[in-house]
Amino acid sequence: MSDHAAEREQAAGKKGYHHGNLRAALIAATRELLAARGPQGFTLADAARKAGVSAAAPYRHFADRDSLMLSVAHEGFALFGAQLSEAVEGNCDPQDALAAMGRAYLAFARAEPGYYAAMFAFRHGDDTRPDEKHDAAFQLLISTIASVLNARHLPDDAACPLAFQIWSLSHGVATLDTTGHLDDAGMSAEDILVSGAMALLAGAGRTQG
Amino acid sequence: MSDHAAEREQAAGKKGYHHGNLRAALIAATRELLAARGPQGFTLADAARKAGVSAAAPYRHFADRDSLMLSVAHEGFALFGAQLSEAVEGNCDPQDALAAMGRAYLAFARAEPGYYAAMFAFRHGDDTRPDEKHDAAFQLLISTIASVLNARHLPDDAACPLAFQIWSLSHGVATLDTTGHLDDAGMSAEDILVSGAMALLAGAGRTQG
DNA sequence: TGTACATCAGTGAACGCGCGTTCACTGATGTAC
DNA sequence: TGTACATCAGTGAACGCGCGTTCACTGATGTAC
Repeated sequence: MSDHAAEREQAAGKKGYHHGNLRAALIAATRELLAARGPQGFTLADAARKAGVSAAAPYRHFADRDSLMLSVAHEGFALFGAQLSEAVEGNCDPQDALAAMGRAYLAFARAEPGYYAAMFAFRHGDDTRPDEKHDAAFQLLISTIASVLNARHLPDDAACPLAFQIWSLSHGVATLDTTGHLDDAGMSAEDILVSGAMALLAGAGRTQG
Repeated sequence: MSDHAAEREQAAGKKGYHHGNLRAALIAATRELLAARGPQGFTLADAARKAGVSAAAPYRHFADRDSLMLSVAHEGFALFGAQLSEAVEGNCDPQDALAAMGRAYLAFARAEPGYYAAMFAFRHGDDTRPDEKHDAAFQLLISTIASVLNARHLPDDAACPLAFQIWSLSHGVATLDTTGHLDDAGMSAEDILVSGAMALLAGAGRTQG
């Protein structure tokens, strides 16, 4: 089936013998399952069922279960990086850019819990991990922090350690938020993250642990 | 079998028809499985196998799979709270106490990944969750932060929001650390956590997100 | 101290189930003539 | 424009497996007499 035909069928809501866009449908289904049940709770058979297809069909597009999950992680990192970049680009002031990045981080984790789960389902350094995309997002964080430090006429040596601190805070806020643990905080997860990131920036170099 | 007999058998390494301490053995096995495979990857049958017992034996001690996992979470929170308390108690200076608490948090997550996974395997507010123990640990964090603020002659209104920030940072550091994501940070996870917590304290009230 | 008995923590076989994966197949599609 | 054919994305049946849970049972243990 040509792309054209697939598009036409999709637009018309038709469903033939050929699915037309099964790869994408399986990834979408997997995202839902990962969001609902976590990395170990996801099932190839379930994903196929959600996509309205037999249990054997996924093997036309993915080598096995893990391969599907890895593809979800890859796609997740790509979208994640794009959204962080977009958030940063809209701001001239580097501090605003960093705040926007924090909000984008949290928004992604909330809107795409399936992608987010897949992205962290692999140990760092695994052969199978989508490291480049992950590193790109992290480099963007470092450079944004460096911009803030430069704007304040501070040396940007601290950018890397700060990046790990702000990332840790972001990841902690995102995971606690999606499991309901911040419900009684009295302030929004966004505020916890953004004001925390600003405090980390302000406190950098001044205190010693 | 009396406790006495159980102890004797355990000490002698004997294994009779009766296990003697199966409940504890199952919880230990579950901790290992949770650490290795995550909340959804754990299997009752596997836990029984690890404990050297038939697949039906666990039902003498736990109603079902979930009940066993919940017991692990309960025990985890108890040990966690005890270790945090112990860390705090050894310090007169409230700032030292907070730093020690941070290190104890990380040490627990590292030494007891199974307990830690079980503790966060339930959504906050679930009927089944071990909330009291969790709340006790969190109250200890709040009061320790309040002590630091008082010692600095600052109002302790900020203690609660700060507690959520420091907890988020701690949870983020702990989970990123155990998945290898902080391996290239150039500083230890302890330093990321403790210096970050100090920066959050220092920056509190001064910055607005 | 010895014996009969109640208790109950374990066994092992069985159940129904859903999983991941394979296989030969089928039928919709695109294309060469 | 029409037809024959190659392609390949899907089917559905089958496999071996391990799971959670139940059940009637058994045998080690503690205790009452």
